[in-house]
Amino acid sequence: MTSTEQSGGMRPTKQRRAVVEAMESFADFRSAQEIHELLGERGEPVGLATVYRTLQRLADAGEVDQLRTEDGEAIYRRCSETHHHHLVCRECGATVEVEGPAVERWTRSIAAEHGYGEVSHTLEIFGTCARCG
Amino acid sequence: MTSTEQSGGMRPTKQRRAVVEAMESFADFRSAQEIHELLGERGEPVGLATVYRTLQRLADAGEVDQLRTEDGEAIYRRCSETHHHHLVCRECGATVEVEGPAVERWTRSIAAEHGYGEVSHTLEIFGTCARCG
DNA sequence: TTTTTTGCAAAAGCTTTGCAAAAAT
DNA sequence: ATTTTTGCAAAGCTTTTGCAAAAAA
Repeated sequence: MTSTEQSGGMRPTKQRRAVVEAMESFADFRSAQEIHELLGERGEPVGLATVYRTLQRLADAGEVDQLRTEDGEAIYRRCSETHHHHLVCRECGATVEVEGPAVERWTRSIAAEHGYGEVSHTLEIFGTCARCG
Repeated sequence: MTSTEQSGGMRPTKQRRAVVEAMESFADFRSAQEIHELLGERGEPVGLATVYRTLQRLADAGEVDQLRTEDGEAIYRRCSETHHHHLVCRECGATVEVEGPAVERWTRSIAAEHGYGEVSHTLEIFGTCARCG
């Protein structure tokens, strides 16, 4: 199992490989448009619509994390192996991954308490990092 | 201090009052367009642009909570007094407010651990409520 | 050959902005 | 008289979609 492997019914096209490889070339969150631009600079241009379609499928397949910025733009990042949350610097965007087993447990019990099932959650922490603060 | 009071340099216009009052007529999150429509039905039509501008200012002033749906749409709700989180039904949108002092403490300590200051966070829990599940 | 994917351009949807008229100070 | 706010229509943006050509199975 290589890291560029894809799941399900996706045909391994040049474009899809390019997007997946691009996703592995950075560790923070990028917008679809930024990724599209990056691909162009790399000399592997992929149509913007294709970038959107590919990222959406990768997100559905759980192969990339998808977030929304405060102004509603979708941003994507390759997944790490375990479920975790993000500590993001408001100024420079520096991201730290944090795990929170306690939070996982808490959300599940709160949900159960109110009769909710199939629980998922999103938790993002914002702050000013040491360099920017 | 009445509940329709406004802060800072906002002039108390008919439209602004209408938006603030509309916000107090429901307890869940609504989009700007829904609020605009609601105002029309109430017989107090307010221009869509004005609704957007007003909601933005109220959000900046901390008088309403602003969230993003999964597809990037901004939704608004009047603030309750205390900081809390939301347990939202994926199917019908039913919302329960939950408090989590433990979470507050945890996020602050995680952030401090990484040298981040001025911490804020967002936590939303999604699930299927008893009626929909 | 049949099915999926691409790329382009057009459309969609939410949100913002320019500007002159109206309202508040 | 000044300054802010409104409403409309016109952009602006990100994202989605239709469709014919290209690629994969």
